[in-house]
Amino acid sequence: MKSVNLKQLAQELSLSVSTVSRALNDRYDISQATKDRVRALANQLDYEPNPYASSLRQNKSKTIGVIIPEVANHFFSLAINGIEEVARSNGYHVLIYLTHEEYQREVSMVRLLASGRVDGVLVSVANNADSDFSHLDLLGERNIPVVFFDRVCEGVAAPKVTTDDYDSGYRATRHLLDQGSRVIAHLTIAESLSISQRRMQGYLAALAASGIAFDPELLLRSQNDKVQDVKAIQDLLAQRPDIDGIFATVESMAMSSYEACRNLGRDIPADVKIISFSNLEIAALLAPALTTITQPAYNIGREAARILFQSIIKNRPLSVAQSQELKSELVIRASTASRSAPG
Amino acid sequence: MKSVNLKQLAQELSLSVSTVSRALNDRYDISQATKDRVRALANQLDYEPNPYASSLRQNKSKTIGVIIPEVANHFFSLAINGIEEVARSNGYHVLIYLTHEEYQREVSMVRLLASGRVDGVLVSVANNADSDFSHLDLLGERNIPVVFFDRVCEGVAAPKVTTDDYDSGYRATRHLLDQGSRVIAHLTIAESLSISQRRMQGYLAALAASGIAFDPELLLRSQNDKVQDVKAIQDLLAQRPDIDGIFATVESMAMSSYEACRNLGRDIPADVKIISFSNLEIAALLAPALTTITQPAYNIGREAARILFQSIIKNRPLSVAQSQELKSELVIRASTASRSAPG
DNA sequence: CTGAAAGCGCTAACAA
DNA sequence: TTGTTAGCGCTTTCAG
Repeated sequence: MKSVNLKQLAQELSLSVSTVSRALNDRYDISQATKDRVRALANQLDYEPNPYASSLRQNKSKTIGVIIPEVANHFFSLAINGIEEVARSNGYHVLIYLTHEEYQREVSMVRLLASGRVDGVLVSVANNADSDFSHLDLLGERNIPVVFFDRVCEGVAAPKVTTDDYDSGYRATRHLLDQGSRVIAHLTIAESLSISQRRMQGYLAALAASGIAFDPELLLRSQNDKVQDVKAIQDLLAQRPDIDGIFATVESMAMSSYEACRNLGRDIPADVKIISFSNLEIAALLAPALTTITQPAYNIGREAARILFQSIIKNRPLSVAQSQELKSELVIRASTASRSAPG
Repeated sequence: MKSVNLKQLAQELSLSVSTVSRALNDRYDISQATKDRVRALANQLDYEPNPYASSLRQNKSKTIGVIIPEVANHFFSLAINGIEEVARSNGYHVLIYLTHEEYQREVSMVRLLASGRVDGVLVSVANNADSDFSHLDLLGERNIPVVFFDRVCEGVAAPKVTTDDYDSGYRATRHLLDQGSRVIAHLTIAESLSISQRRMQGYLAALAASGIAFDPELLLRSQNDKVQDVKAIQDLLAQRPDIDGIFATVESMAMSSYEACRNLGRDIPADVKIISFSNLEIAALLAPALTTITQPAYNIGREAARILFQSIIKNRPLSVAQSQELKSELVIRASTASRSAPG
């Protein structure tokens, strides 16, 4: 059974197509009686308007696109929750695209979305982007509003929803120092990402404030591969047995650090204290419980979507000035305990 | 700058719209010279075809819909990974809908998709569905192929991708018994879900095989709320201090059990052994490491999507016979250790 | 090999 | 208050 269309409804009711259309859209110029008749039949026949016909006609899709590196990561899945919630309450649909941190995929996904398929785009960029973000300009040229969240692109003139990454980096490092760490490794993803840079600047500032010189040997970048990361961290810890603190700017590196420490027989927190950016709900159930900088992931998604919809609904261009910075939370647990480990 | 359309390309090239269309679609009846000319200009102007115009004309959307309870759950996010991968490689787009376990949302989402917005749907049903799945029949009536995964609906004639839930339930319970548990609580989500039923039947069969009578007091259903679940589990453990094993059919209940045990000062595994269905990567890093039944979540998503695309691409109806059952893996860790806890 | 023309289902002027 | 008509951008007969 093919689905019903307006023409069939019109025929059945001996009305014109446009009357039926307007009745269903609850326009003021249609009598209540007609509206009732039309809606009754539409319900009875399970009429659903063809969304592509309306999109074509009205030149809007009631759809937004979300481009993220991956979904199997608590930060992004919480953010999607927030995004989906806002989209749904606005009657919008959500197309999802996963770059798997591959720049080329990001480029082609953006191109796909520049076709009018979506009315707006939310992006958190891939970590090995070439720092060439010209693909994102295409959306601007086509007047498709874009909002960045978390992994933003400084070079593009669009609102950005981020967290207080510099402060968080500072506080995380400060916390390790307060707990007695002196040689603190910094584990990160692509240094090209502005959030990585800010977290690192916070780290550097906290070190400087304590009169500790920065040692570039203590820097380690994720390879986007669990096994390699564990190996790299082990190598680092073996080469530099004086390391007594680890600041991971991404959750996966903290988990890899746990494994590396276990493999090497290093005790957390006695030998090495660990703090990490993380949205793991069960950080408290780890052995030992992980001290985290927790980003308000759900709210980040929600705010980014809200800003986007302000533009979509009021048809107003977005400006960088609408950017928001939310606060992350430092949650202290056993992995950074100074003496005996509680919890 | 508005985006370019076929007409503008045609004008610029002094060709007809249809020629340009056919050139871009690489049809055999267009000369290579023309194709080259057309493609050069299209590239230069960043031409992207309006997807809604093609969808309307061809009556296909190059889009699939995915309806799941939530995304902040490792099982579902891995499944989405698999789905997205298959969709992308087929040139398809993925619309995502989260029910948050609410039946009414599921109903309205299915209705939305019955409009021709998608060429196929993948569903994992909400846990508090009324066992009334008539909303899903609408898709069948509209000839929109559906494949269920994991949380399937037995009543609907569509392929289903599941795991060996009965066996897994049996093995999980058997494992607890082997490790010395005798009074095993069974924590689950909605009993109306067929996967819950199968897991439970496995549990019952394993008990029976050991000559242990089933005690309905040991059954606990999740309230979809962390705080309430922890409370309920604590109450259960307090009321039945003889409980020495917990079989959680969902990850969240295992995490709640960890908290409940910690709150009550019960040692895992000395006092209570815990096993759970779970896709947590870091199960091994918990305190104690969690013994799991791990479902091949990525493959479930991939297989479900593959089956769906078989139907979409060949335009062939799906049959229940295309259902697949994949195997889950029992990963033994410290939470079910019989004496002193390793790892 | 290319062009003209119809039409997918819907909405929005404009008429009546 | 309702009907007529044109057209969104594309694909696809059918002619040439």
